[in-house]
Amino acid sequence: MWSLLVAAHSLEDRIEGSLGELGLSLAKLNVLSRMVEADEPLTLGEIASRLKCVRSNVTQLIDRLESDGLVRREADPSDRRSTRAVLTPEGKERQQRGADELSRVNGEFEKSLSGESRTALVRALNELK
Amino acid sequence: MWSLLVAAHSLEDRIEGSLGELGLSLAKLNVLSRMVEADEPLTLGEIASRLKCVRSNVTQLIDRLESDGLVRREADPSDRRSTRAVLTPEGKERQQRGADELSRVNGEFEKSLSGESRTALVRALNELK
DNA sequence: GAAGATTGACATCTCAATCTTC
DNA sequence: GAAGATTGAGATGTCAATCTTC
Repeated sequence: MWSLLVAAHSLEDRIEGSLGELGLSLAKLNVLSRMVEADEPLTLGEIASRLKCVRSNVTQLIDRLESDGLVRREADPSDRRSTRAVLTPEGKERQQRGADELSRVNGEFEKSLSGESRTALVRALNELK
Repeated sequence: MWSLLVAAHSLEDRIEGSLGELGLSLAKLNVLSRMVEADEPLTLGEIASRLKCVRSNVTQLIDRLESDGLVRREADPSDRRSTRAVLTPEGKERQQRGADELSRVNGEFEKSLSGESRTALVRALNELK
């Protein structure tokens, strides 16, 4: 149990460190990536449900992404209760660089495991539901 | 990589959920456990180095543990710059219950893995340094 | 009344700046 | 000046309460 928690934390530190150099965090990148995947402006509620987190969290993340100039808020014409988040050109580009960086880190991660350990790890983690 | 992060987060949720019912968190329990292990009042700096975290974090944790009545701050007679944290009787008892709960969760965790997966998991996680 | 978003308050963590004491 | 602790600010999360719109 402890091995698992320690390994995950050190992995997260590596990820946050790499993304930090791009002016991103995993939380911010996740928002941007869900938006790129959707390929259309999402409401904040839709983003929250895709991130499996709470609405107020998304409100704050979008606040910061907007300050960063990566995202813009737009009123939804069809439902005046809703706000849609729109990627700026810089937001698209930053997401791309973040995703590239993430897959680089993922590659390093897998390289640090022997092939056998890799399959054993996946199998074991899946047993944990 | 993602399997590892997801598994660790869901494990943490289970731990925090169990400890939450005792009025504890993993962060608070870790402080209490380091204090029990030391078996003497530690300075906040000593606690920080044992938790491998930053001093200001410990200051805030001790603030909350003190509000909870689990810990008391005492002046260090030999060095007036230092503050030592002292467990209250309730703090000792709460730590015991938290540690018991944690080992119960750990037991469940290991039960949910086959013996082979368990050794494979440990081996794989150790390969990650 | 319910749904979407925000706000305020709190927990956890970090860093930088500050204050006291060595 | 350096070491111990605190404070202030910011990031990431949660929850409860509120406001607007449906």
